[in-house]
Amino acid sequence: MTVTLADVAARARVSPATVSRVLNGNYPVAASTRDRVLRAVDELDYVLNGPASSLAAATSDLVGILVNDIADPFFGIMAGAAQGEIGGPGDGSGRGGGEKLAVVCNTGGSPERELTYLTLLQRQRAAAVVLTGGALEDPAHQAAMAAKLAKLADAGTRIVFCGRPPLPDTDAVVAALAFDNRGGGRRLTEHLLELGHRRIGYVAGPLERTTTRHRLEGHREAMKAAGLYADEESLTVHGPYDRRSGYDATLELLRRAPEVTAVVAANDTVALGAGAAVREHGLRIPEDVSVAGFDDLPFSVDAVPALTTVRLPLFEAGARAGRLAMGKETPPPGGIATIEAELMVRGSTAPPRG
Amino acid sequence: MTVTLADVAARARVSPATVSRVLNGNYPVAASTRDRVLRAVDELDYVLNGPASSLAAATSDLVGILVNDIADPFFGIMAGAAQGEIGGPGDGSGRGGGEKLAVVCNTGGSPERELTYLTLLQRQRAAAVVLTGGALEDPAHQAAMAAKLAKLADAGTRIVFCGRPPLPDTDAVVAALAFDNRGGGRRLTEHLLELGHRRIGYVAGPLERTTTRHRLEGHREAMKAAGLYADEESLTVHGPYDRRSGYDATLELLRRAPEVTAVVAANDTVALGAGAAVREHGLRIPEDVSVAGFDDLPFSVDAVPALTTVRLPLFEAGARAGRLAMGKETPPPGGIATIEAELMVRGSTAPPRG
DNA sequence: ACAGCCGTAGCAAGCGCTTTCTACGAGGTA
DNA sequence: TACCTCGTAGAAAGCGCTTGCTACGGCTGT
Repeated sequence: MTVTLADVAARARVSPATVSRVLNGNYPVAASTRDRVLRAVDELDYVLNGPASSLAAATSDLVGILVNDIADPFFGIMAGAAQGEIGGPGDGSGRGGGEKLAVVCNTGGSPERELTYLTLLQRQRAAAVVLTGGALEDPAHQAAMAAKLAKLADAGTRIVFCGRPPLPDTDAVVAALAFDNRGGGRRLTEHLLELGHRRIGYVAGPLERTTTRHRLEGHREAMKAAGLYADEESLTVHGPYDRRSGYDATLELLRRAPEVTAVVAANDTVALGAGAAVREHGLRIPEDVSVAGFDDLPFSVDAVPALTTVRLPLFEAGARAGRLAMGKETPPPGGIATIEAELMVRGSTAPPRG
Repeated sequence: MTVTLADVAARARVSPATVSRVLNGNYPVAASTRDRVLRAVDELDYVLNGPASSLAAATSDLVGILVNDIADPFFGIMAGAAQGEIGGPGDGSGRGGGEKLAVVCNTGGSPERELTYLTLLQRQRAAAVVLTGGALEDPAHQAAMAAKLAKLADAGTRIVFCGRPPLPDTDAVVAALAFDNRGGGRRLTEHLLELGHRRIGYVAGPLERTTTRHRLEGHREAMKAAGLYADEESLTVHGPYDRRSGYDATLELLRRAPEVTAVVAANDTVALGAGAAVREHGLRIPEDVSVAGFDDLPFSVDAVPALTTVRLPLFEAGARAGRLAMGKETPPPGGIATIEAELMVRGSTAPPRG
């Protein structure tokens, strides 16, 4: 049937132990012996039995990357960057060193699925887990997550957050890279205020998500600082982080408050839908209404007009998370790093009419 | 340390064998016994040891989904849909039935990484593998892939292609869902020809990819049918499937052949870059130059003007691939199904000037 | 020249689960 | 009443690998 370690050992005329040591390279083996083993491996086309290996060694080379929405480039970029750092030495090398299996798991934003995936990864004795994107703020879920992560960490799994605020009271997490969503949101709204806008609509993300809350808080901080704290509620509409939601919410917003001169969207994808709604309403961007997004996804610069947004270094953050997960980089002091967000002013924002 | 099956067995006052059978639900166990076991599992917070289980059972619940570029929604949508069908029953259910670990692996379009991932999945004795997107046409790589897939299939792994043409001489693949890229490409160009365009630039994808070739062949079929077979080469520029490449290639194209009245892009992302280049060149879309894409990604309808493109049912195809991988759906006759592409005419194409 | 080392390789005991085969009591049947 | 069958549970043999420990030459040091 399938080729086993013993078969390779027989062919190379050594013991199984020696073959194992050659393959793992964690024990001195004479060069001539090594060659003989390697040749046998090639000739027999041997592939290590992962489960057996993981069982005996009590560790596996699986690394899980959890994302909220795999169809969203926001997550795809981070996941791809992380995977690049984890999946073996560069490319091609093949046999040899730290060939980890970096895999991404799509929770679809569902807390149950998030926990399910963590359990599944725990089953597999994953070497590390990277959690990307904002967290749900439901206390029950947070407690369940903390417990699950503690158990994972206990079993030796390295846990890294990427674009997610640190969990309180947990040292299970090796490192947390948090985006400065609040600061970015504040600067974006400040930019709009400087242009002269006073009535600013906000198409927010789903409730109970840290990302949503932080961006919104940044916006309100800026508004408050400008003495514009009234009407906050009526100019905010919540919805999922997708194009459709941006469209619907903006239509609703324009109906409810026709006097708005600017619309800030929860992210670039939402901003795209918002822009469509604005135009469909017979208004021009940015002459009649300014539109702004968040994230600076690749398509945002090609929107017409180009989207003013807040740039998040997604690739860099993902890569760093990958390195942290692999233990290739020392964690930031306190295990927490804040990643700056940069305002990108482009054509979709301009001073209001009049 | 960690809780084992034996611990649960002791607590439930049964043998390990019984606990295993309760957990797998593949053997009659008295209801009262089952309850006792389940309670013990809960109380001890037991999590099955995946490697041990896979080793003993000679199968695992890992399902791999290979994608060329995880940051591209084209793949994200398919992968997400497939993962949705594979990752357990709906959501939440938790304990019990077919909880598979559906994971996506990002090859970045590199043939080496593609093979590496397959080896890694083979190591893990994956239950199934879904390969998405076009294949590389390099004969050496194709042979290597065929050999690897045969070995995987031999070991009991179900293999499904999604958006990839079937491999010749291989029955390792359970089912191949191929997009009708050629037909879609042909209809798109026919649409342009009907509008009156005669000089049509083509910003193609990377060479040696089936997707690239098929779309281009469809385009040329249409051109040829209209008696426009000259200049094919000079009006075609190749590049990667990304925004930047579309931008650069289009600039090059406009320089080389200023008389073109339409630009067809390899896909929507490339079309976005192409559109930017056209505008930067001082030309209007669609008045001066028509622009068209392929795939109909979510953002395409929000482009300004809305992008004429070819719709591929990515979500449906991904979901179907997931079901086929799980054996929840019977493969199409011959293991091959062609998935239709639908022309979506929108604002970015119009008759040429004059 | 002999003890002690170092460099290599083998032995064998698991790792935690699955599964075949066996065991045993309770009903059903003759 | 004796025999079978059915339903349920346990015993135990691995699954293929890793690794602590032991073994065995050839060198070095005195």
